[in-house]
Amino acid sequence: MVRTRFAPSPTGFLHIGGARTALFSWAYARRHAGSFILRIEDTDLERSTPEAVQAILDGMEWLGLGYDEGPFYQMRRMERYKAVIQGMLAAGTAYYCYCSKEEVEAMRERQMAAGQKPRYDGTWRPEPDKSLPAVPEGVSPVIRFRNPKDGVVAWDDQVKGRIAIANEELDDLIIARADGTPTYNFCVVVDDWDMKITHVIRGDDHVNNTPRQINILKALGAEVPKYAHLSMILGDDGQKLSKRHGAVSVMQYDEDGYLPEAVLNYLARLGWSHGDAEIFDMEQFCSWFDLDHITPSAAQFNTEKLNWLNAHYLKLADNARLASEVSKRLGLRSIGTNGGPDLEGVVGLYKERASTLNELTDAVEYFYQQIHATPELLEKHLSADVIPALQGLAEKLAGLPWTQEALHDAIQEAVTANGLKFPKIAMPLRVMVAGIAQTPSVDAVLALLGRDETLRRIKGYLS
RNA sequence: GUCCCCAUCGUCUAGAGGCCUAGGACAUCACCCUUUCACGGUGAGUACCGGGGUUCGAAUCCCCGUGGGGACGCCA
Repeated sequence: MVRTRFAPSPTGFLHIGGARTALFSWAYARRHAGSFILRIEDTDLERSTPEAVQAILDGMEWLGLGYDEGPFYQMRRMERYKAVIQGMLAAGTAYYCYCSKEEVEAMRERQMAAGQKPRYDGTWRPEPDKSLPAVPEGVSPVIRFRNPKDGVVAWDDQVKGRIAIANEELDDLIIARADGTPTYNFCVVVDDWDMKITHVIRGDDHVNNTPRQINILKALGAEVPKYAHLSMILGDDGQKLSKRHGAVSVMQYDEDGYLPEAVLNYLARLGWSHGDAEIFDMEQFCSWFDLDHITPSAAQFNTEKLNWLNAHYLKLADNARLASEVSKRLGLRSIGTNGGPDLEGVVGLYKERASTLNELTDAVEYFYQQIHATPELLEKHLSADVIPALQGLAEKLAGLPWTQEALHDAIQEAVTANGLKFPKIAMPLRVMVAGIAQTPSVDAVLALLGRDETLRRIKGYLS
């Protein structure tokens, strides 16, 4: 039974990297009919907030990544962690260390200066023939894990291949702070163990934690899960994403007019591939997803490609859904659609021409709030020589059955009767009605705009 | 500084020793379609970081270099 987890720390929103990690973990569980677990790693009291928890939940929901178990909160599992630590103390796989923060820091600096990897020197580590220093007064000790001194820790990373690290390189990490609260590396181990996680799929930044976690797992007699470390996602500019630079909430994509299925499809292809497949839905993705085809190298985010996918899914989306999204966005601009042209028809006409919902909203705005043409446009298209023909056409429109076909015929007639080319009539019409020179077929636009509003706008220019 | 990881078109990637004169996609450019602008269609250019091995044969395996990234917390 495959069991995967997504374990964010609630110190901010769900960003694109986290979303992909969640997506891959989710897909892997689904692919193998296993369970996907959500666990909130909130042991950092300083930085964790309930707002961030909510933001993560919102992000997952928007993407449609449902979890089978959880959310579990580490803060509610304190008793369990403490019990495990007591057991380790008793078993001799953990010990008290009375070094102060300052001492440890000084130690680090000394080692760095000497060109060594900074690590705890083992002052308080119990050894068979070693006598420990006298316990200082009034110091609350931290608890350290007694890491093996020799040998190597190795695992077959499902993405990066075999990774081996000498125990020599690892020091005795702190598993409980002076105030008694357990630290990250320890909580993760206990949770993955208790929750029977079989596959840990997580960010690349955890590679260095893995050997430590494996050692603790072994000390606990727990089974070691498989690990898959995903490389980072770089920003559009090739730079690392950070709070200060480029990292945005997945909800920002919602705001920017992206469809969740487009974001999901995009993310799925960022660092993973299935031959030449580019466009696929989540059902398809889950049936294909495997760890073997994850790229070990970092990937640069490419908004252009996301836009392309989004445009694709916009074309597929049904009009009612798009209408509701666009209506919401128009509302934000204080533009109402009640009593105006049929919004579903309007978005239907425009959805092949936009790559985001916001673009779609921009494009469609003039149906509900007139946009006036610039003098330059009028000069270019509404020349004196076509005005009589347009006036004649306007009169005809007043008594016409209001269908696209009838409109088309009427325009064609005006074109023929005046010995003109089609655009000579269509362009000024377009400009008067839409305020811009690019729209879909002008007869379709008029049909949706309606007779009254069309004539009102035209007359505003012709009189 | 020490340890770890990574390296194919501008970007995402295919590629598990011969199928590679390196494939697909986004982007770019050209042409076609056309009622303007898009959409769509067709086509073009563009890449195996460098050097050594191994092998009959290397984008694929090994070593070294170079470049990039990550980690070295009583953060997660």
